[in-house]
Amino acid sequence: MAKAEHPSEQEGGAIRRRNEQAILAAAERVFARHGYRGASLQEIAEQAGLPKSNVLYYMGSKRKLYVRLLERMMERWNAMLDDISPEDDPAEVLSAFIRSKMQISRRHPEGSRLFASEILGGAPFLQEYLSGELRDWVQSRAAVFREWADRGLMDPVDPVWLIFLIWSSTQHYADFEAQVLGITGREALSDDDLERITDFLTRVVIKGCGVRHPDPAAAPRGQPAHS
Amino acid sequence: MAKAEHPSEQEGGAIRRRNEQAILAAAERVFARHGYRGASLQEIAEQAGLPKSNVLYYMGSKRKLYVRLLERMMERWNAMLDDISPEDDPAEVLSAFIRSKMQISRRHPEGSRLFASEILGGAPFLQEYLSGELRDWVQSRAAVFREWADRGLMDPVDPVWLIFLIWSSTQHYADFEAQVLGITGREALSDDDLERITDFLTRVVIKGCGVRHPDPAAAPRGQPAHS
DNA sequence: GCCAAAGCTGACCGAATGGTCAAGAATCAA
DNA sequence: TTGATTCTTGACCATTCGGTCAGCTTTGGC
Repeated sequence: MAKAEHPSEQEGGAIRRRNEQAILAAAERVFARHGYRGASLQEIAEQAGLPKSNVLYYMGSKRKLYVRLLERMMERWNAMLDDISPEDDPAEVLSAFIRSKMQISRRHPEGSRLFASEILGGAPFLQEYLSGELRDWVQSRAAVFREWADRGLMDPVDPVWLIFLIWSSTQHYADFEAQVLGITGREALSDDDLERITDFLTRVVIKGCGVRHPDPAAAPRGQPAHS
Repeated sequence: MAKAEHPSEQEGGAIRRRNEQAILAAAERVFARHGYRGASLQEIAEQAGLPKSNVLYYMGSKRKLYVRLLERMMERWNAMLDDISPEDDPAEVLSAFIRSKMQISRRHPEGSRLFASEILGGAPFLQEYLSGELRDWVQSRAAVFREWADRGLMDPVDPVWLIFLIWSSTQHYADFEAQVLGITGREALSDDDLERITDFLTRVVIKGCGVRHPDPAAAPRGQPAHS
């Protein structure tokens, strides 16, 4: 269905590229805030500094604009999905996993909220992706986690619930930003805060799943304390 | 602002009570799925089996209906906020906390999504609540957690981040239900699944925060394994 | 300088939006 | 039975929605 149309390439003149960028940025904000139905092209156009007709000229329709935003977010996400193998150090992989998910939430909070809104609404546009690509990705990581557990490198926790735990706890700081700020009384979270939260989540997950270092040949029962 | 209008009492005739219930249930579904702006009174009326005029007759306006739903959800939430004291067993408190949050998500998934949608949109109707009531609640629990840490009953983790971790990971199964089902390939999560997930989260949090039992006078370094 | 292509946009369309209202139907205490 | 209160609802309102289109200006290769 997506045919051969420039999915994210930089064809077209400089004018087109600039205007499309402005529209996409504005649309991401508006869709994230009000959902697909609640967002209006009028508001998107105003935030992009263009007449509504111009938005439709570049994007074709509200639906196409929305789908394009979702696809852009999925691409960002996929850029994070570097491969892992059972030979890797579980602690390092989990730590890197948490850190990179946290950075995506940090760098693209509107995109993160857009995605959340889509899922909240029952994922009408993403169902295929969820039960296809993403499912495969989860299953392959789950297999690695399971092998780690079999080798005694971590507790035999259900890998899928573990992945959901990491996803939810990291995405929380983008999706529920309003709640986090209201409760902490802050106006924004600093890079330092994010760093501390990342450390906290990493520590709890690794310790909570009983992750052990692979290097020592036999690790009978000693507790690693920390790091 | 809420004045003395029946916040949730059962005054009015049986007709009124029945119709209001139907409207509230339908509205919770529609608002949860499409957000405040995206929801239409027409759709709510259809799902409630009433003409649109009737919805407005009972609820006054879209805004009032929405606020009433939010308040109802906050009441359910508040019913969970039983007091805790530093004398309690940390493991028991955290376990009960996770379990009851999980049950609310389970029992009121639409309400949970409605709340999530409100926060996603910047919490325009709940900002006061977040930075008032809820903030106080969090701060008071955080103080208890901190005392536990001081007494060596758990690691010195930041209590606020810990609360957010529990909130996000439990609410995930209601808010991101579409994602969870798509990835697991299931049509619904069973009570058994929920029980297992609850156990998993409880174990990871308690172990991950190094929670120890208070009873033994001196608990130098023994690890509690489980339970 | 020419001219096709690309960019731009106000006017306009039917449909749907939240909300009002008046007039009738059902209910209920007396 | 009466009379007041509650309930019900279709017609209607101004506004906004996503989308179309014709006609204009600007751009850029030749």
